[in-house]
Amino acid sequence: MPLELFNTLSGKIEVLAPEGGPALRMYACGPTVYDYGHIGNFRTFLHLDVLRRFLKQLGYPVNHVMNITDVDDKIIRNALAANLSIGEYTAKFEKAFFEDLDSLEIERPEHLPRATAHIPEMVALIEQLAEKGFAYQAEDGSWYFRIAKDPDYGKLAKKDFDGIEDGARVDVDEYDKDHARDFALWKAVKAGADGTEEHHWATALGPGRPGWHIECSAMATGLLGEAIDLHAGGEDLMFPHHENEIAQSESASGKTFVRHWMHVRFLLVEGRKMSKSEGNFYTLRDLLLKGYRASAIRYLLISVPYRHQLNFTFDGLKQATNAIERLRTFYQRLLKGSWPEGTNAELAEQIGGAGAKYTAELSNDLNTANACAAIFIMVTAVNSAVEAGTLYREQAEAALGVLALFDGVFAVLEDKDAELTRTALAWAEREGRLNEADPSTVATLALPDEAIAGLIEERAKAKKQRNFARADAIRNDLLSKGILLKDGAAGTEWTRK
RNA sequence: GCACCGAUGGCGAAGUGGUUAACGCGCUGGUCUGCAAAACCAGUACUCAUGGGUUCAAAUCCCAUUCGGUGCUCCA
Repeated sequence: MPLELFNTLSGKIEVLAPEGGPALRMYACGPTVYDYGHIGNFRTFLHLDVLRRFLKQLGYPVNHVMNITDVDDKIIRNALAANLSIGEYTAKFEKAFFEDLDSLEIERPEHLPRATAHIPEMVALIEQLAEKGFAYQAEDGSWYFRIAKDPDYGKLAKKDFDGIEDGARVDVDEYDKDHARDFALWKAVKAGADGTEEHHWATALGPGRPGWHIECSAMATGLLGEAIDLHAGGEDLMFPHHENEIAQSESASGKTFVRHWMHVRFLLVEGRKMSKSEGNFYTLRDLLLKGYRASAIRYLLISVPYRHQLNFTFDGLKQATNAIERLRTFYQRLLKGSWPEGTNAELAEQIGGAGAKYTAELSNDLNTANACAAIFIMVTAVNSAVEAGTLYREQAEAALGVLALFDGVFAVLEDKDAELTRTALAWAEREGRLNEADPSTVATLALPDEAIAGLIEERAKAKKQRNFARADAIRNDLLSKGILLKDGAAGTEWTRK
């Protein structure tokens, strides 16, 4: 079954398939490592993770490039203020970014190029553009892209730049910025107020640093070639960033740069745009310290399809936690139970249908919401069969197979949450930010597993002696510390609430 | 201001012309249990922001209004 994905460029849903090789070549705009990543950033990266995991499930190898922007105005400014080199400054946040990817079970792209490691390619690309008349140097030494020379400019953002077209017929001076919309390819070095020069590279273009857009064009073509299958990013990047990438890359190569463009929509927080001034700005680490689980964050951000705006709320996070609990309980039940031989034809059909629906829904423009629905329908059907005593080994295995398919993309069934939260707490301690942590989360995690096991054993003895008062006291005490007990046929199990 | 996107139950959300409007969470009652938890069963929007219109038929198409978001400037 082919994957059909909305293409921003054509405005239509189209089949996404690799061309000119077995692997799908995709490029995604990565983070600018000047601070910790926020949940809005991760919504985009999570949906790209869904895409790449699903592509692999469909049998397409993926060659995925995600750039690390490790030089820009903010980085230069912040590094200067912290009295660090830009490399020293960005190393910390780059490391944090990778840790966050791991926490959210986001697979590493095949290539993670740093902008600062590809300056020569950027310079070469600008020189190529200059040769063809698309780039020019302004009086201050900066290089700009001449939009007036590119009749296709605006095709992605669906913008009509009439005024710019007119400008093309006007004679322009080579050394002034021709038009207000012309964007920087290379920014000439500037001296600060105190006379010190900011970070720069000495190149054939003159001393300076690359513009943001050229970075992606150079690294995408350098690693994937001049014509790639898919390019993705947040919706805000559509214009001007992606439009400019197209302009640069296609003007230089004369080829179609990208066949398929994917844009992930923004999330709102409590119904409002997330922003520092609104006070609703959250990094992944903020949420982990508040006691929310990494798995719930992943699930919540993924479960709403990428082309819809998602309203992120703390209530929603709690709901996601509970939904995952249901799935995990079900998963463990299938895994640990022993099921008799036999066949339940109706159930077998339901399970097969769920698997097919799951794949069909993701194939339909990555409809993650409906893919989840298919799984939950199966969960209910199988649980019903368990209650009725009509679940057999064959169907249990089939259901586990469908779950494995689901988890290959959603990746929430294995419970690593307590460990991840512990890691976040350790980080907060090192950073002197432990005061931001939720006290009850700290208390729950402070209780070692062995202590819990001991109390459960004591409770089991009490129960055997029909001393229910003592047994219930232990259970309530653990509950108040966030530990939930479940008595089952095979003994007592526990989970952190 | 201009352009584009969206508004579905208590909450999140699927659904873009035609059965009883998915699914998850929550809530209510029941089954099970020493009691719980889990699980199951039943119930939980006669209705899809508001007002018009098109159609045999609209949550789905058109127009207007209100609200939210995005782009036009750094932004996932």
